[in-house]
Amino acid sequence: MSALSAVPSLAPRALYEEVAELIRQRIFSRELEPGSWIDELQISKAYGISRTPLREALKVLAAEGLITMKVRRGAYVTEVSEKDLRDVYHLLSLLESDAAAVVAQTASSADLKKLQSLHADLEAAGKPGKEKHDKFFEVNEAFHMCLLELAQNKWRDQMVADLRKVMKLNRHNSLFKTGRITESLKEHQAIMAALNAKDPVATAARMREHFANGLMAASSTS
Amino acid sequence: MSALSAVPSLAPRALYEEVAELIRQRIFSRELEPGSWIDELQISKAYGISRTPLREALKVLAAEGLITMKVRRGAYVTEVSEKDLRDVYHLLSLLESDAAAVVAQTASSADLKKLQSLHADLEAAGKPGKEKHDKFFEVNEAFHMCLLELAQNKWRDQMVADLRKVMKLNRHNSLFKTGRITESLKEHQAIMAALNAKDPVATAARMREHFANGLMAASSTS
DNA sequence: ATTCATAATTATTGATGCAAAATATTGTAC
DNA sequence: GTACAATATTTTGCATCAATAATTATGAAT
Repeated sequence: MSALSAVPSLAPRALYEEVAELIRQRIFSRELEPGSWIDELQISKAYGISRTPLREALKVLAAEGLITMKVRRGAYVTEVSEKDLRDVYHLLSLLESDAAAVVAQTASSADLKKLQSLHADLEAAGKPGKEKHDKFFEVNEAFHMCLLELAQNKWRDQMVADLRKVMKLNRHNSLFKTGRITESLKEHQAIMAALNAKDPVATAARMREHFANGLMAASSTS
Repeated sequence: MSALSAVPSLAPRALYEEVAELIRQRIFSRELEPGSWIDELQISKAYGISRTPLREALKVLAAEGLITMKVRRGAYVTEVSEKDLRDVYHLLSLLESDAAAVVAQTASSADLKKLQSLHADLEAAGKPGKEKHDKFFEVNEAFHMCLLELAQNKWRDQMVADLRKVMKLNRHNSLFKTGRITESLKEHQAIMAALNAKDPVATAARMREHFANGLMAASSTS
């Protein structure tokens, strides 16, 4: 009776994890809008599951900041204010620039090649003409996450991943701004150059600029 | 039949929150040691509750990093390695020094007075002779959290709170080292001086030193 | 005697049911 | 017509129950 496609994965996740991921996607796709209440009964019926794993999934999403729980009231999709967005960008800038500095100091040539490869993918996805925003967005996140992992601090990885999820809640995504993709690519290029030069200070500075520009583009949207 | 004392609080928490807090305390007091598995049946019976709210509490604790969940295996108290401890200190240093710089720039005189008052309490609790480690620990955390809140970034507050919980998992607490309390007080004094001088760069530098010294003391333990 | 396979036990995961609380609705009084 | 109150409905929260997977124990075979 389960409506969830049985995934014979090698690393089988618990049902609550699957459900959390599904709801996450529905939130990112704005099918579930910020501020709207989560209907436990409706969702559990729609997925053909009971409320128990659903409620556990909601706890996970609440910890990530995607939803907010009110006692005896239920859960609603978190609303991200302008200040929240600035605050989140500030933290991402702080954490990722620090990670970038670490990578500039410690990365092997193989590591740098991996990043260079992702950067090439990003340039391909950002070629003018193709309006592949989704693809660009995806590769962009892969690049940032690869950099993070090379810095080898799993606690930071987790924090950045959570912050990026919150960032995705905001509908004013900076990459939707005209010309932002081209600018973003230039900034990534500068980051790569600083990384290849193994200059931690410059790398961190370029990363901070990247986030400052991203925030500007995001918050200047009507 | 509930063994939990009914707290007629003004902001009634859900049972799973209460349980999460109880388990948190049991983890911090090392009654539940890192690496040991959480026996759902035993704990639910001990608290006189069912396993449903307990399992929701475990999801919350897992999100905080205090416990780790294995599919179809259950949950165990997270084991913090030496590298984990270094990584967590690094992030705390990064986040709190940044927050301190913000406060140095924006704090009102009333804010500074509040911090000064907490600092005074800390000195009182750290007076040689009284072996009130617990009290010192408590006020120390209050000072750091107060500084955080003055920086007004709730996302950072949450992250720091979680990181500090993980830090508490480690049994080598730096404050237990002889002489560390005196040193810690000196460093706090330096932070306060930089804050009062409204010097963000110096404040951040003093805070970073504070964490560097704290890590040294923690990791040099046998 | 050791190893592999099978069965039994134990523990986690998911479903269902019930009680309590909050919101919505309806009715009455002013 | 509006405001307040009482009732009804919806929804959350917790407990109990069932199934499912993993580990351990037991036995047989080499």
